[in-house]
Amino acid sequence: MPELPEVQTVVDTLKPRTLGQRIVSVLLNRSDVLTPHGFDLSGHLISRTVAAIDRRGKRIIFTLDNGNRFYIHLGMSGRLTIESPQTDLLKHTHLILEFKTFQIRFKDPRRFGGIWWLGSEEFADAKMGPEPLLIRPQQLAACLAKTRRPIKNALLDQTVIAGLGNIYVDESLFAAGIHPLTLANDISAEKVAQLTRAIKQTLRKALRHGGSTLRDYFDANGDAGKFQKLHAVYHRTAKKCRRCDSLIERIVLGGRSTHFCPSCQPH
DNA sequence: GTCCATGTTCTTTA
DNA sequence: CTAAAGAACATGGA
Repeated sequence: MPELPEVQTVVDTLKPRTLGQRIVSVLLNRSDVLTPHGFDLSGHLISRTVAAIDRRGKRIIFTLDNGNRFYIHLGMSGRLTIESPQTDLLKHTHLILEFKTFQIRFKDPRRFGGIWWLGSEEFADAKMGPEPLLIRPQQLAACLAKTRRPIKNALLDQTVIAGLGNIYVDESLFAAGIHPLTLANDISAEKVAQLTRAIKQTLRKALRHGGSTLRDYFDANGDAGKFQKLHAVYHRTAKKCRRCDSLIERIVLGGRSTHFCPSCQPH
């Protein structure tokens, strides 16, 4: 759901309103969405200004003027929006960051997302794979050579590459002409290079269209993405392939629905 | 009422 | 021991 293009779009739409602004008050409606549990979040946020907002994988990292950091993960159904203080509070609004003239609200019905306080320590991303938009083909090849899982499962693993989810793995594999069941360590160097290009092209195109809105995703201004209209395979089961006349197929891999064109992505 | 959607973590299996 | 597969989580919509 929110994957790299959606998370980046949220960051891009948050920044113009938020950077340099001072946090006036903090309301945490559910303490269990915060890690570490029981941490005095408002005590550390009030009167601080937001110095930077960045993305790493699917995480939205806030840096304060004193160097402290925290990040928000949108999980499956999380939304971060800029709201007027007068706007009615929606159900499942877990956190409100109040600024002088507006609020940032974090709403997440399914609560797979949350807020993680990092403090001043070096960002703990040791377990995260490289950024898809920066990854080099040899880097991806080295990682894939070490695992015998189907490529679909490997690309969903955030320690292999950080930021892809179910939509963009399916779309990238289609763009690269690779069947999702292909074993990761069976893919030639040439094909991995093609896959690297396909991932970058797919993500950049999705970014240009503000990400994909299936149901829950909206950017910080409340606007939906448009890339779902251009999906080649995701959620297009039994529809005609856009490149040939075959019908898109759906299988389940790693407990996730997986869509592909049997002709364009031969096994 | 049942089933399905999915990102991540935890548990079980091989 | 490690790698991989599977279950669990939570809620709303079909």
